[in-house]
Amino acid sequence: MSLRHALLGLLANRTASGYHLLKLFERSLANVWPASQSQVYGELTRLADAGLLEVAARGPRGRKDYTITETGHAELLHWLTETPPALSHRNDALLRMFFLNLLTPDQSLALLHRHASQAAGHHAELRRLRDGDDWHESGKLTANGRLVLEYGLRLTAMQEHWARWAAATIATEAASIAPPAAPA
Amino acid sequence: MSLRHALLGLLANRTASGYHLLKLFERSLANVWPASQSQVYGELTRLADAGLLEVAARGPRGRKDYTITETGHAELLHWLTETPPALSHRNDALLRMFFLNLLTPDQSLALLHRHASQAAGHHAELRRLRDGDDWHESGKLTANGRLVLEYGLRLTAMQEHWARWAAATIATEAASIAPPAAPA
DNA sequence: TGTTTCATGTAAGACGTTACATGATTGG
DNA sequence: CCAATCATGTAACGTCTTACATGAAACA
Repeated sequence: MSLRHALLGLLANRTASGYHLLKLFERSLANVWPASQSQVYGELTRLADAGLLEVAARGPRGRKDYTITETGHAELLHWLTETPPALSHRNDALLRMFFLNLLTPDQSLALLHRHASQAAGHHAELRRLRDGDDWHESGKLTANGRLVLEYGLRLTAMQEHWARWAAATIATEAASIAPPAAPA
Repeated sequence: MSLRHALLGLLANRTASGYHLLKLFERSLANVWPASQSQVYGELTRLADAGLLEVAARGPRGRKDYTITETGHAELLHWLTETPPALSHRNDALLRMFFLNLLTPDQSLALLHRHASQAAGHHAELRRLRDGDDWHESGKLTANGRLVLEYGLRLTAMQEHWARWAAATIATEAASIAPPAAPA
């Protein structure tokens, strides 16, 4: 149930409409906790019904500006400090690695190289984000964002290195079993 | 829809019952693609209905031994080689980091230290697994398992280092704003 | 004989994705 | 006036978790 807490967290820093929150999800939370439009609107309604949020104002196009209530803030802090983070690590790319034995060495190497370059691409993207201009939010949230960004940089670097290492490992194994046409 | 492919992959390497597959999930896939009992049995029925699996034999307690069909094998290879891995990276622990500004520096540091030691614990567990005895499966799958295990080792090491770095960063920032009682 | 392990199935509900549907406001 | 953006809501469907339910075989 972390979506609720993501919403509470964003609203603890600023008042916002569902639409605004949606944009925040796309911009800053996309890589950590993505959420779709229907999910955000639905959850906001539920949070308001539960008294964790309130509609503080109404704007132009039926816009609702939500603010966090005291109850909501208490729930948020409880989540942050008292509950252990659930580690749900479903990893599609890694799952495939379990079944590399079903492929030829060539196919395995292709898979790993693709994985490495995807990680490298993602890494470059994050670096652009870090060095880019989009850092005009209010100070403290940006500091946190920087921490998370650094995590992303380290993760993608690790992934690329690992994929290259795994490819080298497989290449060596394959060579020792089926040596090339013209060995030394 | 990766659960289907996880099951197909396991059954491409060996024939197994739902119960056996469940044990394989607990042992080897737990950290990459966890699946519950009801999920496994349900998906097996669906896969058999779709013609990707067959019940090759029946055992003692109503046991069904599944084997992969040619169609299933084709689907598995297609997934492995043709479809791009979906990167769904919902990360509860990291989500919390976005909201550290809502906590006192002390609370933030506590959170990060907990995160670091959890990562360290997980790392140690994986190392025990690597150096332990449980490697008596048929050769090739173990080779893949080793690759994945190495990924886990690198990931958990990265997580620990990152958490320590983040804690140091926050501690420095906090000190520069509110210096200790007895400064130099 | 009784407990553990093997073995499968179903049902309710939470969570997530995709698509459909509608309309107001702004800006060119 | 037309397009893009702002703004919200709902419906269908798929996936995942938790819990309930049942019984056979092994083993001590």
